Amino acid sequence: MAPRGETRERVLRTAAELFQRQGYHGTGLNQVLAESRAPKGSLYFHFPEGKEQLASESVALAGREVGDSLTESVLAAEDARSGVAAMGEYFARSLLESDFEKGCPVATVALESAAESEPIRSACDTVYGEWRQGIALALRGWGVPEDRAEPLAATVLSSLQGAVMLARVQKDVAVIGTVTGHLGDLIEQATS
Amino acid sequence: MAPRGETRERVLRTAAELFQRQGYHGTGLNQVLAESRAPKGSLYFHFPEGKEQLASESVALAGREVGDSLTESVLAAEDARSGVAAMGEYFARSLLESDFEKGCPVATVALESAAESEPIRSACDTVYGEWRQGIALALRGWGVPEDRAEPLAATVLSSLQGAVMLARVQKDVAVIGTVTGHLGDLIEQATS
DNA sequence: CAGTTGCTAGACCGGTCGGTCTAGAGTGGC
DNA sequence: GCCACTCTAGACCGACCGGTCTAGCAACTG
Repeated sequence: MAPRGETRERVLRTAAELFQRQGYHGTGLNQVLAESRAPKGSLYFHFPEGKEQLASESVALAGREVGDSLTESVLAAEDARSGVAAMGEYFARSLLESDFEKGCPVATVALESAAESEPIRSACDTVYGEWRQGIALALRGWGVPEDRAEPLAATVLSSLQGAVMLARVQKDVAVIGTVTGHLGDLIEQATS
Repeated sequence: MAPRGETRERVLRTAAELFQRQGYHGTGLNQVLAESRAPKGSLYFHFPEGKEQLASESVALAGREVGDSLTESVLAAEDARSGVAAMGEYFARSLLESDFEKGCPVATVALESAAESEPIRSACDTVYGEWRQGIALALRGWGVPEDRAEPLAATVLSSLQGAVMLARVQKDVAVIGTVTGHLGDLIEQATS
């Protein structure tokens, strides 16, 4: 038998990947099970609340991992302009490497499920909140005044999310660079 | 019998509304048929390519109508700052009036279907292209230099789309105002 | 009035959906 | 050795999915 918790982890990672590519309703549990080579009984043992719980945890997991990568990119940047550029490049790389199938791991599920499932909406909301706080922290580090960091972080997150969505629809990552460039302008304007 | 084309129109409008609220895979044809009181035979007579065609045309229709409303809002504004604010308020009103069920009529379907259906992705891409051009036109009218209008329009569209998505997830439209405010700064910076 | 066309009407299809249930394999403590 | 517990395993369920098909009504054409 597989080690404790190994199956749960494998199912969760497979689900996160599939939800990111195909959305919530576009992903069937049978597909998740087939790709993670797990039987249905295991799924409902580890996720007794079913698909909703699986999606909530998948979003939380993906959010944490992408958040960590984003933080890493941002910490390596020495100023705001290169910092937001690095965030954009992270998503651009993800899009290009997956042939525009993998955009933001939260957005697709969020839009589909925000109205119909409170647990999923809440999980998405939490992830975005964490990202926004991380961005605000970085902005302060780059010299943005305390009282302007939070609103600016919200704008950076919104704009980046919109750009990733548009890039996916257009099958062209150029818009991400355009947007991060303008965000650089905006932050420098707030800093000086 | 109903007048020519009346059923087609009714089905299309119902579908557009449901796709906007629930997404592509979250909306069943039976639900569309029930709410528009049309039999299945009519659907496949008017939309022989099935659900994919229905979604493509729904996105195009909704895109045109929202685009017209947006243009109207923008034309009534006398400067860039109030123009982008009006665009944001349009979406904010839509969210509030629908209890955060109706966000952008394109975004949800776009993210779900961009990878799996080329006709739908293309329809979404077209709508976003039209909106971007409309925004660029308005920006030129507000004194943005010719060569900066197109990139700035892409940023305005991205940021607004991201803000509407975040507002829906957070069930709070405040972020839309924050973003449009920053967009106002950005455009004034480009104008002066 | 017969024939044709445009459209409605809904029964019906195989397949897949999310979810439940029972059986049993593996593993620890006693 | 034996029990208790954790987890795997997959058959099975009713509901619903998108899509097809045939029948027939209504209105125009000759």
